[in-house]
Amino acid sequence: MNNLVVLIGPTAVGKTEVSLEIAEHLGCPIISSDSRQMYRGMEIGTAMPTKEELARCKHYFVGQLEPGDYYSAARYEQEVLALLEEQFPLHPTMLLSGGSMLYIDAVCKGIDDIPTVDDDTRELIKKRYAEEGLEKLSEELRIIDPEYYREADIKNPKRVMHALEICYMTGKTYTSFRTRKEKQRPFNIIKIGLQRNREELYERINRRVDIMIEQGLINEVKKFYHLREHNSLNTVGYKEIFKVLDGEWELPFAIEKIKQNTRIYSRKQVTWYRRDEEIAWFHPNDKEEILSYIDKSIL
RNA sequence: GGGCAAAUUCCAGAGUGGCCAAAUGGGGCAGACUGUAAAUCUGCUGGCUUUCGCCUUCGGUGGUUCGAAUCCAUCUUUGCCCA
Repeated sequence: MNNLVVLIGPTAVGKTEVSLEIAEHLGCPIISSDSRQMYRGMEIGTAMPTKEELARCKHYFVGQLEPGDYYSAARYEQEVLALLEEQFPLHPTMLLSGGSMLYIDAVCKGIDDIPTVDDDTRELIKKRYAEEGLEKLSEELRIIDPEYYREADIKNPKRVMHALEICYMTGKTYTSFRTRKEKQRPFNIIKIGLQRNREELYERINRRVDIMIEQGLINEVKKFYHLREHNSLNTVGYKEIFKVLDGEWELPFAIEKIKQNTRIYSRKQVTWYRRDEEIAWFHPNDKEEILSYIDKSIL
């Protein structure tokens, strides 16, 4: 049987190094599962693997998108599944590694087949949100799709807008597309979680941010200044430096904010992990244990 | 040495006699999450308690008052001004 080893863990925990060790041990490529490392040119700010690290084994989904490209978890699911199908004959055990949990869940559990919203609908809803406000939109959702309204996060503009987009575009309720059923995969999934105690993780985060600045994060961010409205640049490390470039923040303050927002991000990742019972947890230094756990879990 | 101003819950900062465990913001903590997710959103944030409620808190002490973070006296500290 084929296996997919899934390596997860909060940002800065040390996934890259462990992922390389595992890939080398298994002799397989690495499928990255990081929603921001997918974009070209964001090497420093997203702590993308270095040239040397990338040379150690083949990486997929790293630096292949332009910041303005549309992407989604559903697309990721399809592309990864296609890649796995292609790779399994050569590598019966593959490795997926990253911190973007929605993407990982899309691969491991599937995501409903909901149509991609066209630009016109998106613009229309966006405009209505700006002009009429969230209340109006959620009230409309209550009438069009009462079932979703009941369980939806009605205070979250993104959720309300997307549901309406789907209703408008398809003429059907958003609910009708949401089965939320977990898909079965034709391969064995082995989830490895990397964790450090909070103090240790925070120290690494803080240090990593300082290093990013030394490496020239500010110049990297400058390259993207004209693309700042894209979601791909609504990213920790970039949004704060944009404020510096705008003259709104002093650099030292922005650096502190980057550290703080990274810490918050790491915690949100951990929140997501907590409900996933399938994860086997290890300290990143325990490489031997990780590898032997993988070996004995492979089917 | 004299004068003035200020001391509030983790921080900043409202509150000027009861509606105050105390606005708001920040920070912290917890959570949600199916279409750009490093995004977006939510809740909690003195202690005990399931709720009711009880207890301790607004620099210290002592008063006034049925009742004080709020008024008075005094002490301490800080800032500013005059020497």
